[in-house]
Amino acid sequence: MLDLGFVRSNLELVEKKLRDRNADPALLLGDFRRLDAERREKITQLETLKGRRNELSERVGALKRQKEDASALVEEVRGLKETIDADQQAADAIDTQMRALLTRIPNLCRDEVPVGRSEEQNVEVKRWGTIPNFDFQPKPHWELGEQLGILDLERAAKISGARFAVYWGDGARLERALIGFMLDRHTREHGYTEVLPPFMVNSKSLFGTGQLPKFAEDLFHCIDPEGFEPGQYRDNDHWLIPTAEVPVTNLYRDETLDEARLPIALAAYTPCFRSEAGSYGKDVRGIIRQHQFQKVELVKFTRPEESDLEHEKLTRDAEAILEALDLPYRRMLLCTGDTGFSSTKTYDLEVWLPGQSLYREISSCSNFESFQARRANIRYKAKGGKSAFLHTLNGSGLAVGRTWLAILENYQQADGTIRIPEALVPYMGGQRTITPRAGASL
RNA sequence: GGAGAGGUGGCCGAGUGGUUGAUGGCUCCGGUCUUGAAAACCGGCAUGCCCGCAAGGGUAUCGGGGGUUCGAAUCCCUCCCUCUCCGCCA
Repeated sequence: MLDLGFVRSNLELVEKKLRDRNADPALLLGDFRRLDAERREKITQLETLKGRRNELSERVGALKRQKEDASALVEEVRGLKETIDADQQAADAIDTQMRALLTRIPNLCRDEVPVGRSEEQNVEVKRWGTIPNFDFQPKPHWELGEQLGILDLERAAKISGARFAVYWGDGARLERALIGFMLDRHTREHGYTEVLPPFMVNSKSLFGTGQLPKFAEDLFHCIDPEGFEPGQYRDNDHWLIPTAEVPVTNLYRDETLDEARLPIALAAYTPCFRSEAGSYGKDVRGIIRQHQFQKVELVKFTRPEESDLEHEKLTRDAEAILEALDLPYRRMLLCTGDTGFSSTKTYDLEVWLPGQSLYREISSCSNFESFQARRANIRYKAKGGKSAFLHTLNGSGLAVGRTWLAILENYQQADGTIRIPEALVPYMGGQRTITPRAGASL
């Protein structure tokens, strides 16, 4: 959420930045100036009346204490009541309008973010690793996984539906090995503290990180007694998390952190649940796009002046995992049109998938600056200083399911077996190869 | 799920209708004192919004929402959360 005062005094800039994002300022901002003026006028009017009421009530109290007659004053205040009630309603209504307007405005991209309409305009910042050369036709992971008997999409469809996966044997172990490997790297070498949050959150949390109200249809939400009403955020309803970003960032919702504690760096493994509404027909083969996938997420809370540096470091921490696994990747700086709603600047890491001959997103690292902190009311305060909103950042470190399939495709051998990346061998109990599962006629 | 107790400012903790945004203590900040520190003493210390160039003023907030009243932290309704006991259960 942008600050109302900021929008008021930087309206032209906000409009320009929205156009950069392919958003329509007229649609998002409406007649902002008029709404803002009207809101302030209504509030001033209401508060003047309330001041009058408070003043008179105080005098009533004074008279009554002296056992004098106050009925004339009581009558006068009673007369104010109707006007105040009406003004209150009007002020509430217009304030709600303003809040709704502000909560639907996306964050503004930083100036160094390239202006562009779609992912076509994303800029490749760097490329790492050597694309493997195969003396045979490399296969996509869905063929490899099925032949090895470690990936079972058919039974997943039976027990849960499309876009789910069952992992068997070494497939399941590889997923678990990746989770352990990533968490160990981040906690032991990159300075993150591990957290294991709930996999369900309430709507207040989803508002805090920006998924609600705009992206409700992308989420799974549980059947609670009361449904979801945009604009009303409760602390007792339940939604499956689409990413650990939500529970972890909201850990500090409505808190003021001591500046000395910053930056705070947290790493969390969770499954992630996404409805994938609107992606029908997209990525239907394999496990690229699933309703449930596992992810290790990195989240940081920083002072405003250091968020930029921490963003670079966090992105490097994610890259370090790809490098440790020797998976070729490239780093993309997303253009304005492809940058997420809450982000000011996002790097995507894309891993090379030889089975499909393309780079595919495996991590997304964003700096939200104070956008989420303002929505979630997360502040920091220096000793003796004033409290202010801190900056939040996060990135995948990495998407486990996509790392799993990247390993299958990059480490496949002519006979269809999979070599285990060196760094992962200890996590696989010393095992160096994935061979067809014994008795795996599925 | 049943019964009971409770939710007050960074923390502890007073406060059952009238200058209570809220006594007091602690923490923290500034100052006096001191060679320095501690102690002691003095002062300061919530947030949002509105008016204002500013100084400052107003308004709202005592878990959330609603109600009663001229006036609510205090009374009523409702929801949420925490704790204790019982039941059920991984």
